[in-house]
Amino acid sequence: MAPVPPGRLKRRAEFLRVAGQGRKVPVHGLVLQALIRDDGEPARIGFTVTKKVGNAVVRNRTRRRLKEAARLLLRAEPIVGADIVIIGRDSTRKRDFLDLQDDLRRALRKTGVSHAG
RNA sequence: CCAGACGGCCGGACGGCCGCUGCCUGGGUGGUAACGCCCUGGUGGAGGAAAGUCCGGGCUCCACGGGAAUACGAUGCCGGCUAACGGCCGGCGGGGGCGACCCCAGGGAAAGUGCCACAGAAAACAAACCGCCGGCGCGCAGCGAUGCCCGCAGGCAAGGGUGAAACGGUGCGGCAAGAGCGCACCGCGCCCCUGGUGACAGGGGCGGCAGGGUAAACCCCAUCGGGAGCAAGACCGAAUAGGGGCGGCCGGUGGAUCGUCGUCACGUUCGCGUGGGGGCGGUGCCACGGGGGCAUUCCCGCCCCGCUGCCCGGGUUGGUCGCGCGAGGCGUGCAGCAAUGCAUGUCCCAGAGGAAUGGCCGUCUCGCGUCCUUGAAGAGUGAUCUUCGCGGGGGCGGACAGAACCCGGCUUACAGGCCGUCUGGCACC
RNA sequence: CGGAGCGUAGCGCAGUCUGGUAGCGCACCAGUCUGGGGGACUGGGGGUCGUGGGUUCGAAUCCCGCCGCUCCGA
Repeated sequence: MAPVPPGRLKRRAEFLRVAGQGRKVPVHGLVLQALIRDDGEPARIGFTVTKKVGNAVVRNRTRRRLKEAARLLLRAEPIVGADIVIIGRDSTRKRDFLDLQDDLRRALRKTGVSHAG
């Protein structure tokens, strides 16, 4: 069975639900919010980069690095039954990419999400 | 060579691995539906400002019979360009710079109103603080000429002083002192001539000077302006709830209402109209009864108020269109000082939607900045110290900034660099 | 996308329309009253008026361009 790619969180209500009911784990390069659904369905992921981080160019670059890190990590180690929100911060842009991936892996482990298979 | 002015342009290059998205081609597949999804191959994929959202348009919807006026807002030397503009080009006038050039909201102050603090006598129909001048009267000094003090009624506005600004400026004459009182030049106003499409410029004549500034104060004049914005707007539209129409079934009482048939009163154009009360019938509008549900029975409590079949429209989540051939880019020629226009050839060149155009790495480039190292230079007898103009090597940095319907401008931000024209200075021939 | 407003002393606000002197409260400093503190009274210091131009004799004020912040509507 091929690994199902994660879906996306898009609506404001979904973000608020994860922020209100999920766990929050800050690490060096990012802040992770996760809500365990425990239903076996594929994970859904959303990204937040606020205006405080910088102008549009900086925000775009921050979000793209987070997207790429999440894509590579979830392709290698897929997770199920969770809604995940990744929040970019000022250090996300300058963090070494391998370290950033490591940050994300550590944060996911702390939230206790379950891997597929 | 140094310093500077103006105009135009670029905004790192190449490659590897893994991805995103539009279109085309071929194959597979999902959903009740509107519509999608997956895979192979090919191909396209941010900017000069995409930014700020300050103007002008296209496009779409709304409003509107035409015109004029008023109000409000914007613009404001002249001519041209443009779809249009508050934009651009070329001129004029004023200001700045040795110069190349740069800057200017630059109509009207003899239509009216307001304001001009402080200072100053006076801040706008003029007036007179100190002052200048002669006359008259009294006094003092002197032999006298005359001078001085005080007072009175006058003449004057040159000088002093205040101010950002004081009712033309400079000079000569003139006068008791003065004054456009007279003259010359400058300024100003009016008229005429010449050149120019025009702003305006040049010349001549007349006037003795009238009219301080402020309109980015109110205002006057001229010109322009309907409003909203792609979340405009159009189409499709599952499920649930709700709305409307038609038909079938059940339905006890009262009220309400509708239809119909008598009756009474009043009015009458004798057709009838208005009002009161009554009989019959219809209606799930209201109340009660009643019915149904909460496993069943009784009591209590709570909830629901027609059931069912077919059809119709509105509309939420959502989906599709609008949405990429255009005031289009590039090249050439012609007209024009130019903005720009015309002709012709050629090209098709981003279309996302929690929002694609990327992530990571390598090589090269850089004449820029910074740091290290080596060399170098200088100081010292020396250990060593100082410096970075020059040579070699290495590390880090390398701007401003991300399309959101499209186009023309404006404004603002920007590392570094390239090209062209021109100005001033120095040196050499 | 459209609209409105704000920026003045460390803080909160006047002054802007109608241009000439920047003021009020709290806070701060000094003195007096008190044995000391608190408190009261008296006196005092402190402001590129967000920023860059322009108009004017003169700008916090009028006009234009930027910067930052807040709010409202779709």
